[in-house]
Amino acid sequence: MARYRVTTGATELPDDTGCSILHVDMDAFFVSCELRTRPELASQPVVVSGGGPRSVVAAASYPARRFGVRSAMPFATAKRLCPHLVCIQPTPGLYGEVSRGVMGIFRQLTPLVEPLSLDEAFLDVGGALRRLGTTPGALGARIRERVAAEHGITCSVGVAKVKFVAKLASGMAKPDGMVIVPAAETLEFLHPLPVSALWGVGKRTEEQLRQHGWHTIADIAATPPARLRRAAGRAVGDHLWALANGHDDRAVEPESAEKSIGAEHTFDVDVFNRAELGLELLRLSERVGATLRSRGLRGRTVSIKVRFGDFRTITRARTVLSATDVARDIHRTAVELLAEHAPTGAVRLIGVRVEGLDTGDEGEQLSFTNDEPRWRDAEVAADVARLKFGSAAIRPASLLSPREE
DNA sequence: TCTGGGGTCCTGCGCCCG
DNA sequence: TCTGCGGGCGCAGGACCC
Repeated sequence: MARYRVTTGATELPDDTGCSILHVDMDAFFVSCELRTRPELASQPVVVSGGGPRSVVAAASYPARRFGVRSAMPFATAKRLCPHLVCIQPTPGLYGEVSRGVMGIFRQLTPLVEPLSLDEAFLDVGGALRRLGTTPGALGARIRERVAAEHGITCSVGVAKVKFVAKLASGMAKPDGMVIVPAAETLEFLHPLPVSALWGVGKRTEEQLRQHGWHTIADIAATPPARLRRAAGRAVGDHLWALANGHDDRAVEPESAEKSIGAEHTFDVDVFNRAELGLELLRLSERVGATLRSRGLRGRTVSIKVRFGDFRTITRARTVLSATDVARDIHRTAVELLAEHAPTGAVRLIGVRVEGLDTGDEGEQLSFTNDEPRWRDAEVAADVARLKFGSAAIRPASLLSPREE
């Protein structure tokens, strides 16, 4: 794989003709953002994590990774692997702000930018090359320079003919590098890789594929699609076969409508008290409602998620007559679902989600019942107050601590 | 490893309707 | 009137992604 890697300042790049897809991925994003103001920690093992008894690692610096620390690992495990690990609490708002700046650089180069998360995006630079008088590889190098110069963080870039290969390439480029996969060498690049490298193959599917004797992408590519369908299901089978043969016709989509908005919370200690769960549902419904309103969205289906002490997880959903963005309505449905479906016992996590979203452009929504007070007006007024005076300015009385009351 | 929080997508099932 | 069938929808659960 080393031959695809482009070293900084290299004058001769691999053949990038027809490689119009770039995948850009920030290196250890949350940690990198934090280290901008704490450069003295640059060579230390650092993680960003809530640090609570049930927290996991949100991001790990490369020095931390040398101790086996990985993101999504329980913080307690990380600390065991690396006792002198430095833990930084997440800074609200910081990562979104850096992300917007970085995405802004991408959009100056091409309008075809598809963010996948705060720290990565696909770019289709096919149309921009002539206008900018450059090549995909040179553009990738320019992006890396600008992100570092303007935002003080490093990123890795994958350049390829299709999305999924570009994404694999950026993963191999990490940290702080670039990998170009010439279009003509796509299969040569893919086939030695393990099946787990395929987009959509996690632990379970990998195990399933291995049981059939399929270990590498070459094995998948050589298997008749009908056999893959029988083994992995129709959609997944077709998807894997296409990827393994280098086919990925998904375009870079700049606009993608959100499908659901949710919030969830894991308790430090399991909760048995139903009233306390109801209160948490109110807190979460407030957050979901505020997010919906801030994005001009409403949803028709309210679902709750309950994870019990033994990690068994259930979800229960209800579709209501008219779409809502009102926390009070969301909360009412969530509480009903909890009462009707969740057995008593230790609860570890509880969550609320609203699905079936639309923009609510069809005019004033119908209230659940016509004689309801104008809760939506009240919540919108509270949004404005929070914007002005901070998030603690207005909360339902039931969410105040006894001292505040 | 004792497992967060934000999401998306797929599958399978039951129900309703024509 | 009964039965079979297929499509659409709602729902639950699971796998996966970052």
